[in-house]
Amino acid sequence: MDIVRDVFASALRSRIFRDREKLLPDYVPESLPHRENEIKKVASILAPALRGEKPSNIFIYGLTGTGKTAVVRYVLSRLEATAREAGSRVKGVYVNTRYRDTPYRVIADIGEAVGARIPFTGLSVGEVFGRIIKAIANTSTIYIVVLDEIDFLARKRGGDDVLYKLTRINSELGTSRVALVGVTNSADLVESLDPRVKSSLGEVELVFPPYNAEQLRDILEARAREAFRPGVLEEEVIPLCAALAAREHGDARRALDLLRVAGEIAERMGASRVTRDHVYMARDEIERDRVMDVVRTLPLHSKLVLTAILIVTGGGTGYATTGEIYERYKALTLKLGIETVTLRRVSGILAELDMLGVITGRVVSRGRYGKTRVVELAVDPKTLYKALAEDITIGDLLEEIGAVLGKRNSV
DNA sequence: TGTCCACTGGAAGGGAGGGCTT
DNA sequence: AAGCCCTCCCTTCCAGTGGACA
Repeated sequence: MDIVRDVFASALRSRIFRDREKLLPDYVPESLPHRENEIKKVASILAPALRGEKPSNIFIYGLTGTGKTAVVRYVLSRLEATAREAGSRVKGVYVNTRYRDTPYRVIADIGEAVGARIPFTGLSVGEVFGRIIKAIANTSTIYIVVLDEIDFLARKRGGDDVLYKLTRINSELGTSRVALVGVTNSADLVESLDPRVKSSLGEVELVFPPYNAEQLRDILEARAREAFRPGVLEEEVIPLCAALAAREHGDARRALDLLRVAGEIAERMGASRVTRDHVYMARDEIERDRVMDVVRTLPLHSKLVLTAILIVTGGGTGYATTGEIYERYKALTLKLGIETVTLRRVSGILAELDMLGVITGRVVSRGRYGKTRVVELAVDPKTLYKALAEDITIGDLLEEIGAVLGKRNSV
C-alpha cells in the first residue's frame, strides 16, 4: 500500500514536468510559432461565418507535422469563442478520416458532433445523412466541418460519394450552412478526386510549407517552457529532438513526442534533469510501442505472414520474396491445422504491412524469374518476436526462430 | 526480339458477425 | 422477428508488367 502511495505522491510533485499535457499531440497551444501567415489566411477565409455567411470551402495541403491540424483547430476554437461573444451561431466539427476510416464512421462522427443520435453500425449512409440534415437544417448555424487526412476517406470505396454529398448538403438545408475544410498531406489525392468534389472543395487552396530545423527548435522551446520545470532540460536535448525528428520523420509532432517521452523516462528513472540519453531511449521506446500496438491488433493470418517473414529472413537479417513467404506461411497453417488464405490475399497482406511500416517491400522484376515483391523487416526483430509471441495460437511456432534471436543476442 | 515467369494490383462479390428499425 | 445495412476479411477472376533468357 505504501508503495502505491509513494508512486502517487511523487506523481503529485513531478520534478521534471510542470504540465505534461502541453506536449500531447492534441493540445492546441496558445501560439503557433512560424505559422502566423497560415493562421491569418485560414482565419480570414472563415471569418464570414461570424456574419452568418457561409465561408468558402478550403483545401489545405502540406506534409505531416507541418501544423495543418494545429492551425485549423486553433482557428476553429478562436472562431467559436468569438462567435459566442458576438452572439453569432458557429459550430466547428473536426473529424480525422484516418482514424475514422470508413465513409460511414466519418459521417456518423459528424452526425454525433451536431447532436444527431447515430448508432455505430446498422444504418445506411443515406439514413445518417438524413438525420444530420434533420438535426441541423433550421438551427440558423454556420457549421464548419474539418475533414483531416481526407485522402483516407477519398481512397475508400464510397468515399468519393460521401464527399460529393457533403459538398452538396447546403442545397437541402434551411437556415443553416455547412462549409468544408479538407486537409491532406498527399499530393496525388488532388488528381484522384471526383472533379466535382475537387472544384467545390478547392474554392480556396492553401499550401503549408514544412518547418526547417531552426523553426522546429523554436516550436519545441516554446512548448518546453510551458511543459517543463525551469532548467530541467539539458542544453542539447531540444536540438537533438529536432534533429532526430527531422531525420526520421521530419515533422513537428514527432519532435514533440520525443521530447515528452524523454521527459517521462527521466521521471521514471528518478533523474533530476532530462539528458540526451533519455532522448535516445525515448526514440527506441516510441518505436517499440508502435510495433507492439500495430502487431497486436493484426488479424491472425497477417500475424502468420509476419511469422513466416521472420523465419524466411533468418530472424530479420535477410530478404524474402512473396513466393518464399507464401510457402512458409502455408507450412505454418498446416502445423496449426487451420485454413490457408490465397496467394492474392498474402500479396495484399504484404502491401498492408508495408503501409503500416512493419516491413519494407520493393516490387522487383527478376526477368525470366518473374516479378515479385522483395521484403525486408523494417522493425526490430526482437520486438516483433515479442509482439507475435503474445498470440497464444502462434506462440509455439516461434520456438525455432526464438532460439536464433536468443543466440544472436548473446554473441 | 520476343517470350514468359511470378507475381502485382484492380474490381467485384460473398458471407460471417453485428446492430439498427419497425 | 423480419428486413436492412455496415464492417472486415477473404475469394475469384483477370489484365498487366520489367527484364533475363533463348
